[in-house]
Amino acid sequence: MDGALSDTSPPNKRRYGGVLPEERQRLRRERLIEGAIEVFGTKGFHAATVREVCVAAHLTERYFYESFKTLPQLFMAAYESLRVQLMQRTLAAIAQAPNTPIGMLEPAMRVFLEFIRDDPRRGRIMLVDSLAVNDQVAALSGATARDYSAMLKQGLNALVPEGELPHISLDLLADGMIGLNVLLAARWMQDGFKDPIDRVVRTNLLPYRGMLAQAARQPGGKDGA
Amino acid sequence: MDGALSDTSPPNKRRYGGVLPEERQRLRRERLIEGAIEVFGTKGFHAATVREVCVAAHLTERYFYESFKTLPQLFMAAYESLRVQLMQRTLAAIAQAPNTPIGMLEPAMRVFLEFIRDDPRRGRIMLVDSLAVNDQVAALSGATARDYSAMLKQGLNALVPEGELPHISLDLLADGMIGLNVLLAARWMQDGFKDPIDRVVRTNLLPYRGMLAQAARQPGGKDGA
DNA sequence: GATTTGTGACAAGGAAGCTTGTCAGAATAA
DNA sequence: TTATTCTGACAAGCTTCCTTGTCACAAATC
Repeated sequence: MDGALSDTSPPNKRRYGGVLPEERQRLRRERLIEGAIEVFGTKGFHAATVREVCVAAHLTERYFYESFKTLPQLFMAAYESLRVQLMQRTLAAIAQAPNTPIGMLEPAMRVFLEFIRDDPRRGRIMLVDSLAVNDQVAALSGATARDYSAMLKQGLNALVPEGELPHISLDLLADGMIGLNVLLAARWMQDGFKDPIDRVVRTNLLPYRGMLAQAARQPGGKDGA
Repeated sequence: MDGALSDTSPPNKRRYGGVLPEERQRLRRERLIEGAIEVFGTKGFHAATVREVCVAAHLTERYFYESFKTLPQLFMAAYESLRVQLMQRTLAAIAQAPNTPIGMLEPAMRVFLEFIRDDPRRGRIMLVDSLAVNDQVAALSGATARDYSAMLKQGLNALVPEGELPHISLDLLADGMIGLNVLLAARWMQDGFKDPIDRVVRTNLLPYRGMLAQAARQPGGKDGA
C-alpha cells in the first residue's frame, strides 16, 4: 500500500466530471485514436502532423505525448482498433453462416466490403497507408492479412483439386485470394462505391466458385473421376 | 564578349568526356533515377532525403534540382521507368504466346514475377510505396494497374460464364485479379522468394483455370448446352 | 598557356514540425 | 472560502531537411 515513499505520489484519485484519472486518460487516448482515423484516413499518414491529430481529437499536444511517443505509434493503435472491429464482425458473420466454403465466404466478404464502404477512412488506413508507415506497421498489416488467409486456407482445401495440391502453395493462394478481395474493395472505394454491394460480392466470389467447379470436375486428383 | 545580347546564350556545346551538354544532363537524370530506385526501393520513399538520393547517384544536390523539382517528382520518374520496362517485357512475352486466355496469362504472370524477383527494389517501389507517396502518384499507380486489368479484361470475357455476366462487374473482376497477382507476388517477395517460380505461377493460375472450368460447364449462360 | 565553362564540395539561411515548458484559469476537494 | 489539481492555450528551443549560393578545381577551347 504505497508505504515509505508513500505520500510523494499517492494516486490522487480526484474525479473530474465524475470520472477517475485512469478513465479520463483512457478516454483521451480514445479521442486521439478517433482523431487519428479522421486525419490519417482522409489526408493520409504522411501528410499528417501531431498538431493536426490533436486538433481533430480536441486535445492539446501535451495529451498526445501522454499516450503515445510517436505518430507511427498512434497509427498502430488506430490500425489495431480497426483490425479488432473488423475481425469481430467477421467472426460474428461466419458463426451464423452455413457450414460450406462459399456459404462462409460470402458473408465474410460482405462484412469486409461494408466495413470499408460505411467508412472509407478505414480503407485508406488499412489498405493503403498501413503498408508505407514503417516496417513495423507493414509487419502488422501483413500479420492481419495472414490471419484472414489462415482462415481462408481451411476452406480453400475444399476448393482446390487434390491433383493440383502438390504443385501449388496453399499459403500463397490464400494470400493471393485475400489480395483479390482487398484490391477489388480498394477499386470499388476509388470508384465511389458505384456498384451495388451485391454485385461486388458476386464478382468477388466468381473465382472461388470457379475453383469449386474445377474441383468438382477432378475430384480424385487424376483427371477422370 | 559574346556580342550585344545575341551571343550571350548561344547553346555553347562544349563536350565533356566526349559527350554533349544535353546528353550529359540526360545521363545525370538517369543516374538520379538509378539512385532513386536504390534508396526508395530499399528504405522506402518516406525515409529518404534528397541528399541520400544524390549520394546514391554520385551527384551533388545541385544536379537534383537540375532535373527535378521535388522528391515525389523523382519518384514518379523512377516509377515510370519501371512501369515502361515491365510493360515492354509483358508485351514481348504475350506476343509470342499461344493465343488462348491461359496461354497468354501464364507468360505475362511469369514476366511480372521475374521482374520483382530479379530486383525486389522494384517491388517495393511499384507495389508498396507508390500508393502512399501522394495522390498524384497513387493515381499513376492506379492507371498502371488499369492498363493491365484492361488487357486482362479481354481474356476474362472468355473465362466468365455468360449467365453470370449481367450480375458481375468485369472491371472490378479484372482489378481484383490483378490484385491477386500483386499480393501473391508481394507475399512471395516477403517470404524471400522461397517457392520456385513455377509453383507460384501455377498457384496464381489456379483461380483462372477454375473460372475456365466453370465457364466450360455453363457455356451458354443456361446450364446445359 | 590563358580563358572559359563544367563540376564537386560544402555551408548558410530558411521552413516545418517536434517536444517541452510556462502560465492562467477552471474544476474539485478540504 | 482556500488550496490543490487538472486542463487548455501557447510559444520557444531544437532538429531535420530543403534549397540556393559560393568557392576552388578540373576539363576543354582558344
